[in-house]
Amino acid sequence: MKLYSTLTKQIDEIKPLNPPIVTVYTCGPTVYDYAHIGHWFTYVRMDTLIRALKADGLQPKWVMNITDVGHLVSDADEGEDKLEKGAKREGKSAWEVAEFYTQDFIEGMKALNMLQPDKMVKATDHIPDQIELIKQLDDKGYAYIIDAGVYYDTSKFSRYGDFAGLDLDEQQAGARVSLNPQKRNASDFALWKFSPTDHKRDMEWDSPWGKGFPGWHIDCSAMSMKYLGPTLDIHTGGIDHVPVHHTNEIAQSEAATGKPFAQHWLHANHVMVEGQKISKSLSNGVSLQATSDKGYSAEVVRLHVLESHYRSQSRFSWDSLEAAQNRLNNLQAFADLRFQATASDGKASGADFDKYTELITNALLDDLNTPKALALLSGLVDEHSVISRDELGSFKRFITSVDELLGTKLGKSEDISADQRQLITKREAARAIQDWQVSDNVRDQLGIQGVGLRDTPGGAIWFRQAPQK
RNA sequence: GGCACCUUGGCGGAGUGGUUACGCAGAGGUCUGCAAAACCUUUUACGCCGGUUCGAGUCCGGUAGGUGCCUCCA
Repeated sequence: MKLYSTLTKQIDEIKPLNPPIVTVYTCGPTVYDYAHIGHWFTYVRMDTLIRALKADGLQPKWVMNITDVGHLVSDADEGEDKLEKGAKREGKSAWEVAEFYTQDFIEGMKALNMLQPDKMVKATDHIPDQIELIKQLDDKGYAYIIDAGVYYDTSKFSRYGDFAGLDLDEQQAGARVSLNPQKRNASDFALWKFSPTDHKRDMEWDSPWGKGFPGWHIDCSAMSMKYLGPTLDIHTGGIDHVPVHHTNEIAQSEAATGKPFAQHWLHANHVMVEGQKISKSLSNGVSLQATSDKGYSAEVVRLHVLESHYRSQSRFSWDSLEAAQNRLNNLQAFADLRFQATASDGKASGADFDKYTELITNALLDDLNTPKALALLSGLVDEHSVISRDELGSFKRFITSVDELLGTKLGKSEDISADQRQLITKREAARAIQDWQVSDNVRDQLGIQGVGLRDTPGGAIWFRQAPQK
């Protein structure tokens, strides 16, 4: 399959080191607060990547981290640890905060029908691995110690700015942050931070350099290489990680191993909410709870994510979510045709469903073109409103494939009840004798139950809709 | 100040040189017992100005506006 790589800045063919295994590492959430719509956009896209890799015949080995320590509110010199801050806010320990939001995140993943990573790894479970990696860097002369902790000397890693296309001198001229005067270079970052002297942290560990906690970047390097080897096939994350987090991961990992850290880098672009960047100060980070409260299922959210391309800066709005809801209703009505195939001698759709499975797969294999995949699907729905018994097998197979490829749940819907089916039969009989009163009553009755009808030459076809009044 | 990106019809959103993306919404019509569904139609949609080309939304230059990053961030 082909994917755009941040590393090469072009669309490359994915070539795993050990096919059919393909190793994928995703920078997961920092669990100090509820995930918002922007996070979910990104993770649904990573999930789509895994699905596409599978469709390509590969066997993804997917590791996602949970950052539960060391991620600082401000820059690496000042600022609190996000977990410790969250703990203070909620009157809990940092450990409790991490556990709570980790569970909440996992529930969100399930709601969005995301595949579970083969491993979800926590930074706090891998402190020795991180210390070991820092030791290696120290031995090779990449580290230095100042009052704040152990730091990485980015000037020792000559290609430091290459990945993100950073010109460090130019950037420093416009930097808005006052630098720690002890740091050798503005871009240097913490490998290990020393615990503060004025209060005790919830999370701290002993190390060869002193009591403290790991820097934010070292956990991803240590854990990804531990589980997936020194060179990953695909490393993914949000686009914001390019200039700092991933740049630092590369610097640490490659300095330690002398090998390329990841063959391929995939970054999901950000989402704007009602035209604005998602930020704490605007409080516009819509949660899954918020979408649910407004009556939109996670399935709708997921479909809305797929409507835009992962590399474009997409937009979230309630209007577009409503549009996604309507689109999903139509897709579901199409999938529900599997409960009402027409007689074999009747009309058939004549669609080549296997061909469409292939077309949709190909769209995903072409740099995860989910909008195109949905356009293909909608085109098919638009052209075919009847399924014959002869086609039922290939149709069901198609719906199953779509669900696997896109993470939809079209094939999970249930048939209408026997009572409802009987009502439809009753109405057909009434219509046959032109008893419009009974016919309309039955239609209203079904409408109240959320079942709509459309009359075709071959009889009535039902579809689910919002319950009518 | 530096780097990168974007600008498509009412709202979203694809599309890198040559017939309708697609979705949602609105209007009119056909059909229908009435509806629904379907179908047809709906202002030449591609920020603006130049250029290249037989031909550009799609390449080049300029210009206006917007966004992201350079601070933690999916």
